Amino acid sequence: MADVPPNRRSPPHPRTRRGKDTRAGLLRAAEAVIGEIGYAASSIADITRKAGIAQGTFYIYFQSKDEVFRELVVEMGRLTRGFLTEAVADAPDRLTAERRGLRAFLAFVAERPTLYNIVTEARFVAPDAYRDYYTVFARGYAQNLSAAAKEGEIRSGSAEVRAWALMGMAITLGERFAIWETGIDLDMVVDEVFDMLERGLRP
Amino acid sequence: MADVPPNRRSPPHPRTRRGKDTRAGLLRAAEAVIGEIGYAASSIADITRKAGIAQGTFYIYFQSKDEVFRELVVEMGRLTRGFLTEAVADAPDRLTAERRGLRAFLAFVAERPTLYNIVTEARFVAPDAYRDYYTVFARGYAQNLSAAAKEGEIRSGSAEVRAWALMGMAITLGERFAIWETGIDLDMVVDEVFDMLERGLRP
DNA sequence: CTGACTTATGATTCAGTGTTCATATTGAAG
DNA sequence: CTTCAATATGAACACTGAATCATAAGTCAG
Repeated sequence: MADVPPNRRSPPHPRTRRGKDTRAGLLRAAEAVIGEIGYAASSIADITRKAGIAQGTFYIYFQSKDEVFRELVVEMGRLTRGFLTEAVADAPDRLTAERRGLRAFLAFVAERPTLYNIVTEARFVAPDAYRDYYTVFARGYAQNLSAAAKEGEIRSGSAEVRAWALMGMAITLGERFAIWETGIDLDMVVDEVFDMLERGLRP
Repeated sequence: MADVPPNRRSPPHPRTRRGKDTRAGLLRAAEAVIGEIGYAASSIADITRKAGIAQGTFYIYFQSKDEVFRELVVEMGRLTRGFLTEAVADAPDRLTAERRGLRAFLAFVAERPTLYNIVTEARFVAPDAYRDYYTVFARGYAQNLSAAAKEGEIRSGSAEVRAWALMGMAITLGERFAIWETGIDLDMVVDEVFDMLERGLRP
């Protein structure tokens, strides 16, 4: 009988208070370390050292280095979406919502510069998680845009193309004006972008 | 006497035809392998196997894995810029140039999907080369935009913010509509984007 | 208190891989 | 031809770091 080597399962969730704390600490340490120096350069030893525990303990909570990373990517997605949803919640119309959303995203990035390192590296380490991250975003985005078009708040057009175009702008602007160079007047950046988006480039 | 361990130099360029061919083959193999599976996952053995030579030969032409990669990033930058400059050369005005530029970029990406893997991973492997890649791009872009504004071809505004915003759009649109999903009508994508860029989102 | 389960330890294993090196082959100048 | 620098080889080396495991310590319900 060939023994079917069963695909390993993720370790069960911690049952005690102590365990929950350790697991959470491990996640925070992983975010800090991987966000700082990148996935490839981060060793399990780095992460457990940061968390203040022994190396072996890591494997009580996560099956592999890959697994923490995936969880981190998913967490980043939830965090970002939550933050943006909140920031945009009571905007009177879509254009205002877009403006506030971009402004909030730049602020989010500025105060959490680890985000890009994690999400970007997911492209190689966990391609499916990477795609999910952006696809989930884009879906919500596109829904909002097409609802707004139906309401006549913006001109009609492909909500999907627009959503990805706008996301792309936000990502690159964040990297350039909130991470590479800090202390930039982000309101100015948002104003410039929306001048273009609202009125077009035409003279 | 402490012997100052002199920083290694890059191997000299090949002197014979044979050497030039081998080096070029190595670069092409590196592009193929790293572009396909990423820098971290690529071994020197993978690259030399692809190139059809022995492992040791690699080090006759490159000092390290890191070094080929850097050269690849620089090469990608030159290639992309050359392609775009060509595509945009005889556009009658800036808006047309922008449109043709985006269209050409999407086409370029579609037929050279290794580009993104290489450039994106440079963010971690060779951060300076990564920044250069985009900064050189953005500089040229911004110059064109501010010249056009001076000519009255577009409304005035921060050329730098616009340049990065437009670059960001192109990058993300390329990933979504030229890499993730192939066979998309790229002209349609460009039309949608330029409807927004020329006339704005307002109703 | 106690015993069973959960959590923690860190030395050890083990495979992968970047780089080196002694040796061999090639090819073109003289 | 000869000769020598350039080029090629692939086995061996050195090192890293993910994952394991036998053992110990802590925690908590009953």
